[in-house]
Amino acid sequence: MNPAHHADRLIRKLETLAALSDEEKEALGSLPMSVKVFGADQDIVREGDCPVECCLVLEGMVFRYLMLDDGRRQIMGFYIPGDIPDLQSLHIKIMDHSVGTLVTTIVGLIPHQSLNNLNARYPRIANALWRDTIVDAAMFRLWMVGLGRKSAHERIAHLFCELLMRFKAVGIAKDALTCEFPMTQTELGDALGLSTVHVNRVVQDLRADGLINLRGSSLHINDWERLQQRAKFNPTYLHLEGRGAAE
Amino acid sequence: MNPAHHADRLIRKLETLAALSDEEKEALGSLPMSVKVFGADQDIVREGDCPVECCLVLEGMVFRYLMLDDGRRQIMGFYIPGDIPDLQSLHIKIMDHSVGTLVTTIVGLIPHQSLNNLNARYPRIANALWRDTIVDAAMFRLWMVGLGRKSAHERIAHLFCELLMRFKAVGIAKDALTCEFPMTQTELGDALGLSTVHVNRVVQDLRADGLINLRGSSLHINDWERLQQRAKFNPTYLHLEGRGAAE
DNA sequence: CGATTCATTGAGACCAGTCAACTGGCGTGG
DNA sequence: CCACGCCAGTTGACTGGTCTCAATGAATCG
Repeated sequence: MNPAHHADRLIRKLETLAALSDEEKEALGSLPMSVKVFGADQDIVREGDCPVECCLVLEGMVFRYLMLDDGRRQIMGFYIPGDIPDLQSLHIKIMDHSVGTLVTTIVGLIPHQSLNNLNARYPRIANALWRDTIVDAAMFRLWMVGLGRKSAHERIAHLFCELLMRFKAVGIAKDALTCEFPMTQTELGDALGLSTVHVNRVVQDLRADGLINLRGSSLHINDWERLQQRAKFNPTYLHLEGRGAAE
Repeated sequence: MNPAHHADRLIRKLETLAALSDEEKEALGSLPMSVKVFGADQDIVREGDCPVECCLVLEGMVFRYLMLDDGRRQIMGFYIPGDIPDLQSLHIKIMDHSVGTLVTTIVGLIPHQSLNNLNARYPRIANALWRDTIVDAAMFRLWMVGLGRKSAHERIAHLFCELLMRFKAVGIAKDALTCEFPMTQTELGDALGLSTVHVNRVVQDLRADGLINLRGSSLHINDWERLQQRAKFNPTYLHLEGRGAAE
């Protein structure tokens, strides 16, 4: 990937959150960024760390998670190119959870200081980033609704819907109904509060009903309407405001 | 309550998030605020609303929640005096969930415009508020861990721990081991993804084990150490940084 | 080709849900 | 002042969705 394109990922993402002037885009483009490649299943930051830079996902996919003492794991969100999963570290020194990779992932590390300078100079960018943390929180809340009150079928279908829409919003879905899905059923289970075995059975149900096609690390949705109904999916919470929304 | 004290609630809360200068406190103190009283079980804002003011809780207790079509409800967080449960509406126009009262509650309504002016003039206040939304998100994530990976006993014990610490942080716990707890077992269940019946049985267990004393709307913790262990409670995520921490 | 990882399948157990009934306190109105 | 209704809490019996344990395929890789 061409270095000039690194910031494009970020600009594209922030444009789903707020309008940006040319000057602001230029400022984003000149952010210092050191590019780093992580293999699959590696931690980018760990619980207890006190990072001095934020990590922008350029290629690949990462997730935030927390381990309990006895080995139980809860995955709290998946992040795709354009996302900054540890943006919060700008304001909270100590990490209360870890960020790990699903697959080989390229990230751009941006010093906190550079981001703080940018925020001081361009309040609208600061607001867009604040907005990002708010949309992030909205995703957590919806995820909570799934974990607390939805069936396994609804939860899994919902995650499929959410990820496709987010890929489309930043323009990196394979097509209108297809996107990357590079995670194992164990990871799916840890994200949705289910056992691997049960995830397997439910995914088979969804396949048998002709709703999805999940082969390797690619997700294709055969019947968006019915999948959305099955998931009780309502995309309001993504706050995309028409930019990149499906349908 | 004396009007002069209204802003004190907010100042006290923001001081758990960042240090404030006298000038900043004064600016907070002169925020316009219209005081309003809501009865129990009333909605302050509803899903779909586009509020033009934020609501600061002065007395009482509120919660954020979402209803599914079939009547299932998920409560996504409880808010106590000093909290601004709909702070996000400053940056996201449409509410993707509702905010309701548990008991009679007094709130101060602050126009978005006043908050935006304040943020523009005092970047440190803006940062403190941003920080608040981040800590809020951290609570959601921990709640997710509970919903996805913890047993009913752990979840309920965890909520008891969290609420006591938050009450203590803003100085309105009754004493070091006692605080308000004005919610029914049905509400507890909707928050923790459990049925009312099961909440009842678990609360009885915790009582029988001598860990807590839950009478009427008052929670007293008999054995903080053991309750914390039972909950696997780790207060890092509240990011109180020593201010108001228990022990 | 052995090793490893992921997906799949079956059998049985259990945590938590559902349904239904009953208690007790509290406020209201006759 | 008592009868009544209502709501939160409690209890029992039964159900069921999901988990655990364990074994087997299938695919990938050095």
